Amino acid sequence: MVRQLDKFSTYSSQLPFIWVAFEYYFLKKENEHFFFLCLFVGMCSKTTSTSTTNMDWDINDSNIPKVTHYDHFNDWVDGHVRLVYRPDCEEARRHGSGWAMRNTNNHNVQILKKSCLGVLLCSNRCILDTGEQVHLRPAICDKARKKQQGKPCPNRRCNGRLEIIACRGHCGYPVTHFWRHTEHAVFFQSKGVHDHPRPEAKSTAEQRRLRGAAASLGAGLHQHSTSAGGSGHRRPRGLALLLSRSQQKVNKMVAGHSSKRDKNKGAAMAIVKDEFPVQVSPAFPMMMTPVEPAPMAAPTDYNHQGHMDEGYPPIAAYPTEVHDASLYYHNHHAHNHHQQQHVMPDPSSMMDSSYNLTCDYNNAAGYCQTDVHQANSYPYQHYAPASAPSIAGAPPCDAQSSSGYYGSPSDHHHQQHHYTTHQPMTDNSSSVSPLITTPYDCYSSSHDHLELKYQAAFVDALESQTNTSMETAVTEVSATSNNSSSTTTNDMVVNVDPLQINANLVQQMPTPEFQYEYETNYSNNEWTMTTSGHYTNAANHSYPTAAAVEAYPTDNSLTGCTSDSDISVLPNYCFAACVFTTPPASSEPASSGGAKVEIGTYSPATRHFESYDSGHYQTLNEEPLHPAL
DNA sequence: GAATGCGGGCTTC
DNA sequence: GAAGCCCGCATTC
Ligand SMILES: [Zn+2]
Ligand SMILES: [Zn+2]
Repeated sequence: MVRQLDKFSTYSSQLPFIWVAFEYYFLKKENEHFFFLCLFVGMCSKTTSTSTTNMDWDINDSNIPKVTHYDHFNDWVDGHVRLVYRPDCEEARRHGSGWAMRNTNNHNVQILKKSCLGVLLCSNRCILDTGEQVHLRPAICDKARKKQQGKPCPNRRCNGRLEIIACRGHCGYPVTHFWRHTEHAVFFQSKGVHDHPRPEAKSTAEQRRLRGAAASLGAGLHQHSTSAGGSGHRRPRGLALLLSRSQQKVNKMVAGHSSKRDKNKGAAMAIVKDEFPVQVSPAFPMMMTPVEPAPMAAPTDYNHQGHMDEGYPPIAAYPTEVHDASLYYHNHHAHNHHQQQHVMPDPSSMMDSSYNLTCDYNNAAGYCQTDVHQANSYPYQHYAPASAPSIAGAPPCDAQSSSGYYGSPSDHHHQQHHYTTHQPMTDNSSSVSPLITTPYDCYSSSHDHLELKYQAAFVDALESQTNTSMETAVTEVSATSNNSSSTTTNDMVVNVDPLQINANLVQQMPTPEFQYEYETNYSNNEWTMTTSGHYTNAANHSYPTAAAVEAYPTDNSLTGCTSDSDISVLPNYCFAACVFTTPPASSEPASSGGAKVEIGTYSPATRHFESYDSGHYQTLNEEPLHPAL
């Protein structure tokens, strides 16, 4: 069966353009535009694309194709990805990865297999005022890793303990990486989608370790790691030693194919590790110029995340039509998300959504057959949780559509704590760094995405209502809302509320005239909501009270999470509800006649937050960490 | 001490 | 048999 992706091969050479465009945002605004991160992960180009069709390889293939095009090295591969690196790519030769990957014996000397160790997080999930989170790198060494667990959080103001968050991104097992060396290339294949935050960079961990050693040994330890990535240099092995070792391998290998274990072993040189300075750096330079997307869908490819470093003309040579690959999303109503992708148009033209661009991808890459969303009853069409193939593959999600791709694994069990403990904290460790997140899926794990679901609900609602009807309804409300507390008014508000959320919440939202609008800013890919209406009675600008919040359903009927999820509705549910309201602090009409509520950013000036702790609610003056981050 | 790779052996499916 | 995992060993820094 020919993969449907192949039919898009003619586009693949154009995809790097998209990739670069959104990489920029990822680097610049990873904290506030988590949608871009999703996009970053999702965008990919077929490594060996162009016109070649013999690149449909698998790491286990007996005959792996000879390639002429190579990928740039990617430290943070995530998803079901296949990459081909140059044989002289040092990072590839070192089998490097930003993820903490440990060697795993797969009884195949030709293919080096590694599995992810997850990440070390603070048990309190403490957050710095900078929005940073502790995310240590698990030691590769088992012994060292065990020692890490239970250690005090490096945050001086936190009494938490470090705990390992195991990776279960591949059918419940850790994500695996495979490396295979050939004469002309280094083949890499990743299986699974990390379901945890990124650990700190390898170089950072190494530096910290060295500092710790220096501290324990006194001031005399010389740190020689001053390379760009901060990593220490590792002495390259001598060629003679390499050859000697390799020859030993060859000698050990099969020679006679006598044993069962050796039957798959060839006489070729086994994987030989060559050691060079670690270099952990962004995949792309910061000066990359962002590119405005254009409203036309482009295909995508699940196979690769990198972009070609050969065979493509300069960025400026690409037509703009391809830039709108931004609007992919999963339609989990329909199919196994491993096998189907859809394109979602710009929100402003969603009425004619034709989500029929499917990207079939068989399971050659190792997708989990059992990892299927169980949310067929989920009402929000435009909410599409990120999942394994979606991340690996491409459903670029951006702020325009905000179609459900989450910025990170957010543990709402800890969200309360995030809020209640939100306070300036002093970093006493380099391990505290911006939390690099990965898309997340509440369906495959136990997390909810209330906010995105509300956004999706909003968009869905817009599809089901014409602007005219909405305006009409609002007008009617305005005309009859002399007494904003009247039952009629509230009912009208509920009726025109595209979210159709719990009436207890809706009735207490800012004003009866509250109106939803949204706009897409193509210059920065921000998706924003605009509200308009009258703001004459401050008393009406209240947010849901604790009582109202508590009246909220305690099941997952509105989260979209399956009933068997162990996640319950967030106690401070108001957070999600607030997404679509104008907070009191900024409810004054904007110059354009409406108060702007930004969805993609989380400014305290435009948001209202409440914390919940031990049964008490309190309004926060500070911007809490977004639950997605 | 830790990172990294190799590989024997065990278990599960 | 494939895959996951544990463990010990060796090498290197
Ligand atoms: Zn902590
Ligand atoms: Zn992982």
